[in-house]
Amino acid sequence: MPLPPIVFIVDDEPAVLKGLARLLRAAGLAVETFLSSQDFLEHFLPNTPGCVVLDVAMPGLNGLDLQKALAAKGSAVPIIFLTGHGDIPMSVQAMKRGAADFLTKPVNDDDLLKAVRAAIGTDRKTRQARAEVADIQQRLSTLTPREREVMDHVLSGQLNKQSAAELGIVEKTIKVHRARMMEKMKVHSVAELVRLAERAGIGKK
Amino acid sequence: MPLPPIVFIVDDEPAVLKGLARLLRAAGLAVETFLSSQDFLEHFLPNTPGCVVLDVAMPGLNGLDLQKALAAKGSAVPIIFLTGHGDIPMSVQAMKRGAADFLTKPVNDDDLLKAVRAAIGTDRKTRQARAEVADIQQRLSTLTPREREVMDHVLSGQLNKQSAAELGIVEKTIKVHRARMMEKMKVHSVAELVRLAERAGIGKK
DNA sequence: CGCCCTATTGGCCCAAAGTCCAATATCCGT
DNA sequence: ACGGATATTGGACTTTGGGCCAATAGGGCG
Repeated sequence: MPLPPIVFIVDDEPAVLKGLARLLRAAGLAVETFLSSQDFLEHFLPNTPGCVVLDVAMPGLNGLDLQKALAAKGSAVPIIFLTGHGDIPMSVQAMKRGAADFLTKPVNDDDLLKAVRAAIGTDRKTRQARAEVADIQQRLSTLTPREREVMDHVLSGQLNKQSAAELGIVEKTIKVHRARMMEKMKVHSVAELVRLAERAGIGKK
Repeated sequence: MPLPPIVFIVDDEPAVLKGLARLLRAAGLAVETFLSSQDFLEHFLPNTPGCVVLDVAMPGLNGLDLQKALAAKGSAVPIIFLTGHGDIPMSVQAMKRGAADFLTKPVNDDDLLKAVRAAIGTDRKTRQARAEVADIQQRLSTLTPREREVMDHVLSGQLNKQSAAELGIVEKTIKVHRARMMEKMKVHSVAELVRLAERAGIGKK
């Protein structure tokens, strides 16, 4: 039902690129290929599920730079690095920045397939989690400022009476805002509300 | 106030071991040294804050094996690997398993110090988080089976009436258990209780 | 200027939760 | 068998929270 995942492959060597694409397509995966980081950045759709297979050494933006660029754009797409002449510090840096995997050329077909499938699975979960948060924030955005304030008081476990005192209004009004807030957030209990807030990172530093 | 962090160094080459120890001690860190994985495993105190600096290539248990062994024991101590002849797959595997860092010999003194300090910081945070969870579970363990059941119902947002029906007892009894549970958990609102439960991973599969 | 949204308050009533004091029954271990 | 922990229920009462209907007031907009 959701969009089919696509594997984006970036490698400046046409022969390697074609070979990788053929391998993955043979495994039933949708593939898009790019000969340069710039080319990829221009055509990459952040909303497409899937993963990226990236040669580390490329003219222009290299793989690590592209990883940074994607992170800067807020993309959490899993990245599998490939390298022919990489060294350990390079692989460690890539992994620290969240790379899904870091394989050496010539890459074992099976290793690559496993890594790609795992990355696609990771991406699916990440997207699902993000979608949930987006949904919660969508609901949050429908709250009036007052309702939002009241929500914070509820989340901190305060009684309506206390909230009323702090906001300088009567308890009755708190009840009205509170009821509307619960309605808009689509929750039926404080417990549910707290969990939503935690998931959406409300109250985090 | 807490225990001072200790850097545990494991390397089968006495000269390297002494050199590393000297470097770290000169930086004001407490150090303990071991010439083998076995020796380390026998003397390592999981409750001591700090980190581990580990040579990858060692006779007997190598660094990766020791990492697994520690993980199997439930230790989350950060591990910094050192290697003279390691390869990329090795470093990637170590990082995937949660290594704090993976440095190549000859190691740059400054790189190592930075890595060690970062690892100690990570460990401090991990320990604090674990201590909080342990504290919560300590309180949990004081609940009677019935109180624990009632807690689950409260966490799922059920009314006392509903819980009573499901447990086949009258609402009055639910109130008693609920009040005692809140008391023992040291929380004053459902919101607080839900957050405690989330932190302690209650309700997670 | 009317209309809608937001914020506010009021009253009335009911449901839900919490508090205090007291009592009974079971099971377990000394 | 006695004492303690656990589970259960009762009554009486207070505090909180929620639902429904209604009303006022200010701001923004066509």
